Amino acid sequence: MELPKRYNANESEEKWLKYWEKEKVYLFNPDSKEEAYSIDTPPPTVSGKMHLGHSFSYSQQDFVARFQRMIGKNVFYPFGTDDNGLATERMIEKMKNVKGQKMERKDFVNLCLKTLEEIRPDFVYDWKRIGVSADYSIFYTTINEHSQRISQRSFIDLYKKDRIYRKRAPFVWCPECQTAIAQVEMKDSERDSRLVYMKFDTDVGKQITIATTRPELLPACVAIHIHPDDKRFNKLIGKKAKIPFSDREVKITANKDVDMEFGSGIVYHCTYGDMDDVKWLEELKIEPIEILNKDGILNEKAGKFKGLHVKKAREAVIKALEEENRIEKIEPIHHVVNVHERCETDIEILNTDQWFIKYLDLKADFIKYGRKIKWYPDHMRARYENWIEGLKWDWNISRQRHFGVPIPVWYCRKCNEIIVAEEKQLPVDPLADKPLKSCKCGSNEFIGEKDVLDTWATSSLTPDIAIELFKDKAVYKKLLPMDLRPQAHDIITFWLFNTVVKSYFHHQSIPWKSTMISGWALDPHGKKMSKSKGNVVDPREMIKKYSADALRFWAAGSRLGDDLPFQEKDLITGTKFATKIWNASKFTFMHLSDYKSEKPKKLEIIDIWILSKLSKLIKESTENFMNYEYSHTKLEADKFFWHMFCDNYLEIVKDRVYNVEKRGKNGKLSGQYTLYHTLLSIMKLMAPITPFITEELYQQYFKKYEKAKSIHLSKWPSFDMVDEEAEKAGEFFVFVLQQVRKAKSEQNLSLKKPVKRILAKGKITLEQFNAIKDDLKATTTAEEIEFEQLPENNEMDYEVVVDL
RNA sequence: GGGCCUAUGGUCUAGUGGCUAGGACAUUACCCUCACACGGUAAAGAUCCCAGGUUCGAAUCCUGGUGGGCCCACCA
Repeated sequence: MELPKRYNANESEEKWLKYWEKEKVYLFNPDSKEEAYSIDTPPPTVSGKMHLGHSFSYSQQDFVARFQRMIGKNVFYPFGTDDNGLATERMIEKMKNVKGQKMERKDFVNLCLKTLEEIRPDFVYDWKRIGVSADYSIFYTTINEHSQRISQRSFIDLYKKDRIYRKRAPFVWCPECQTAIAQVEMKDSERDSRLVYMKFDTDVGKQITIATTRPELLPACVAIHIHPDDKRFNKLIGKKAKIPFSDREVKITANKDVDMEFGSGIVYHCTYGDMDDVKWLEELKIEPIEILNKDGILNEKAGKFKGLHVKKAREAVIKALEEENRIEKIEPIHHVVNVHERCETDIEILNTDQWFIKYLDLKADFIKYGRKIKWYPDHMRARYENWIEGLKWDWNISRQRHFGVPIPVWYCRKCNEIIVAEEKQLPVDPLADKPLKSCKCGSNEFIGEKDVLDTWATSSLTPDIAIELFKDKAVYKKLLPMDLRPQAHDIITFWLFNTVVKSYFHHQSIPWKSTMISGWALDPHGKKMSKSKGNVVDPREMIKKYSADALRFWAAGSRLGDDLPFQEKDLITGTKFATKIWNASKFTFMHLSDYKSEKPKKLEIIDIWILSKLSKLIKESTENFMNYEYSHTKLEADKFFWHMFCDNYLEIVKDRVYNVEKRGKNGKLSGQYTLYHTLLSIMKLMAPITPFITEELYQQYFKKYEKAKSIHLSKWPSFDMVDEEAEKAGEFFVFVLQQVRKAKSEQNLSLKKPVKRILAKGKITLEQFNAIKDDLKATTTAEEIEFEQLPENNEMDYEVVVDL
């Protein structure tokens, strides 16, 4: 058989994608007797297309999935899409040019669901295209009925366990999206702003100056803080200050949190400028003065500034202060403010009704659970613990949005009692459905809860969501805890942590035995890729240009957990690998055309040499893969293939396979046996990394002899033929060969040019030398080779003289 | 400010106590050698971030510093 001259990656990759799908190569078998290996696949968010970071970390988890499959595990590798929440709402609003707030919830939700159906196949295809070997028939979306049912059931369970409560509390609020957001949904944004020095009157007559970037919160001022050690002002502690444009007086209090260096050294305490203000209110038991509405407009408590939006109010307050001569100065300031990451709007802190999961009392347990999980790499656990130790707030799970899993409760119209949905009626939409029973007070009139659940409240249940698709099967009970959670390091603090929390409450168990944490793909200068910086790379273009294998080959180049700067030229390495293995296979298959899988009576020593090296490589690669160190496997297998196999072994074996009449049948057969097993083993070692080219070559030749219908269902290689003596002979061989090549290169001669005479000295026996002599003569194109055995105590291992 | 990680030829990296510090990309020279010129052979290129320390011996371990990354906190 002969391979085409060139490998067409695009054509080939598309072909095998179809084949894998048609042949159900990655199908999980729930009835299998084999040990299962379950993966809690991260569901990517449909609101954004696959970016390079995705292809990086999903490739890395796929290496592991493919390896586990090849060592015989029944791999449970589901695929889901995360498509509820604010991000999706914004995408749909943009796509369809609508405003969710202005529509009936039902209509907007239906529009979202319908649109998602349209875009989902294309979206998922990107993951298939990079070769993610998930079983796409084990599919969920975080908004489908199945997920909603599980998410609402989780809510009910926690409610019954007294872990959920509803409370009016100050919380981070986005006035643009008009919803509470979590701390993790905020990001920093740099702003040029003004630091306004305002003069307040005090009851001791003299004025004090307060510096602020938020003068518009003046009507919400509830106290003035001074550091007790601040000699300039501490005499004023206990006195009162008058709020301009009002009759109110506030206390001047001592507060050690005040930074004496900042501004004037005096802080005005508002409702609520930041989380410190919230803390101080609680500590000092001061009543808040809430001047902001949910849309960021000042209300009647703001007095004459009522009806203005914060930005306008800021100008108005400054102007009014100027008119009363209350501005000492205004300094430009460049500072960092918190904005909502989705819309870049400055966040506010508002007092609203929210649902919380109470868990601050369980920090120690969560840390304990974290230590039961095996972390790869281990140091990532520190981030998890660091986060837990710093937790200050319970988990706010309610969002004032439309498109999410509804919070399954109603309020009795008469007695205000909270009625929670029953499990058998899930999923439920309290705005459309009714409770199954009447209220204790006898009333049958209810108000449905409008809020929906935070998207993390659902995605923290991915193990349950995936596994419950097999609820009726015997395997169901064996899948928890799952074997692996693969994900990137940026979401340890929420997705990973939240999943542990849910598993703790619902199963009293860790969700998975291990977690592998991927790093990030960075831009060529080691910076984070982001749309705003304009340094994002589209993986689809890279695949088109270089192939998915090349992208994966690159992704395998970083150690697990390490970030990797992306340089387009690095993808060339992967395409070169494909070309090389294509050509090496072409040669090998050509010489295996008359090979019938028989084993020779006696293997040539050089063949034993490479098979011994191969045995060691396989052993190491297996161990590395067991520890999720795929990058070592890739590195070592690639090096072995290129340098050991191609540069040296193929050159050595040529004489025997080309010239049977001269070298004898056994010599050829020994070579064929070695070629077959070495190349097949290399293919298999690389199959998890570059699944397409290895499948192509497996199908072209090896499939005829190996039983598996795909290389990805074939057995992981095993070879146990370590022979140190043969390795010594092989190393001697390679050294002589290198010396001859060097000599020719220095004389600018072709490698084909015959060599008159070689004198080779080494620490091998004459018998060993004689066993490699014919191969050595042919490979070096020497007319004559003399050998001299060096004593063991000789300083040099080898000495070679080449006469050209 | 706190936590974690990281620093190796121009670039990306391998290497956790002893090797002439390995490889890839890029560079230079030569070679159309019967799998491959999308190739081969060879060459050049690294005071292993800096300063101390431990050790017979440090790229590797410890301390401090500097640079980079991520997460968290702060940002009146």
